[in-house]
Amino acid sequence: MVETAYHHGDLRNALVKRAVQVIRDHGIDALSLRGLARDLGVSHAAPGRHFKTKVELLSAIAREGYVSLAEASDGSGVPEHEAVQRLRAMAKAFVHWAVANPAHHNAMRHPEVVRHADPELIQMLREVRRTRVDAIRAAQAAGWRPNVDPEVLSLQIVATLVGAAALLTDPFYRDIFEATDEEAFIDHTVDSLFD
Amino acid sequence: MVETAYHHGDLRNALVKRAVQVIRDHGIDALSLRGLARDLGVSHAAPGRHFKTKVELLSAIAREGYVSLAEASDGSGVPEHEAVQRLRAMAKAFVHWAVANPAHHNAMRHPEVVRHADPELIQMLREVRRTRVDAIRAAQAAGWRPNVDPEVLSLQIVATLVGAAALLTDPFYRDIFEATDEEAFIDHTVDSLFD
DNA sequence: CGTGCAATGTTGTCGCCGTCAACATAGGAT
DNA sequence: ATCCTATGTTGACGGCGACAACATTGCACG
Repeated sequence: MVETAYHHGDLRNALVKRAVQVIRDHGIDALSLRGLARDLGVSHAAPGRHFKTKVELLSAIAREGYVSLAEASDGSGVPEHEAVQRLRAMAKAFVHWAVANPAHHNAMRHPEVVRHADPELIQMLREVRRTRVDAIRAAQAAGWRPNVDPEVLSLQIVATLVGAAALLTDPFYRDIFEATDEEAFIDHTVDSLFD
Repeated sequence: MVETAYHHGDLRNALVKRAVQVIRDHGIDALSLRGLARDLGVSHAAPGRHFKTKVELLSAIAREGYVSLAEASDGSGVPEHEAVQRLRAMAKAFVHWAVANPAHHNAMRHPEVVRHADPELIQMLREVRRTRVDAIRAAQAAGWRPNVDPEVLSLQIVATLVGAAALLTDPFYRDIFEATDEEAFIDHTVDSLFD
């Protein structure tokens, strides 16, 4: 596959890469297929050869996101027998990952992506949830809040992490952090779940 | 002001009302000024007489939201001297309000609304934050976690509430609640901040 | 070594959208 | 009664997503 005047050569990857930049810098609503085409010097309909619709492009980014998140949450170097420490590390890793990959995180949660999710995407979502629930059950088995309904517990953890990520990335909350250390906030918020 | 064939009579309010329905039922991205005009039986440019841009309409909804939220958070019937109970009640009231008013909540956090926020909107946002921080400080004065940095504490509370609201309203998380009682989740999550 | 097909580009078109300009109407203030 | 302003209407422009028709390229296969 060689780049020529007529054929771009690697348009699909270039589209995804550029789209991630645009979402990160200007938000997901500012993304347009025609804009990407202009940025990459191809015709306005060229992206349609690789992504029939805009939501397909976003879904591709979401898939990247699930892979990336799974890598970032693979236990974080904490041995299996330290179940509580392991869960704590995974929780912090999630927040750090969301802060570092806002475009992927947004694509994964985009309403249209969710609505048109194909079986592969649904499978990746289930996998993430399963990993999380397994880690929670292990921590409970190791003595952490053993008497609380694990379903409610799982929801509480997710809520806390999602909220922390929102505060750190959403422009609406972003300026709260004027004078506060982000790392201290993450540590305190996650640790408060485990003490 | 009487309704005639030519003049609608109350178009501005009708636009806001219908927009809230559309956002609630189909999401903020599905909102279009031309669609609203069709729904209300006026010409495609009529909404422009009342809202120069789409973001102005969303800002009007956001203003409504701040008023509504302030009413819902006015202490929730708990006496002032019970500062911790008062803060707990306000926290639960926020989550309930967000669940009951998703369109307003979304409009308030919309990136473009935030970006073009006029002084009045910024003032309303500051007011909400001030009320919250006051309640937190009062609770700390009454003995609740007095040794934690109030800034970090405030962030943790907001994160938890924002995350809980996201789980309860965002379609991405919505199906987690298949078999779980929403009220039990809210109670447990908020209460865990105070025990 | 050709050749034909599938992949991947291009141009053109359609309809929806936000926004603006120009014009029409109604109703209240004077 | 008259005019002014608020609030409608129609028409236009450009950007967008999506599709159809056509062009080019390179690879598979005879």
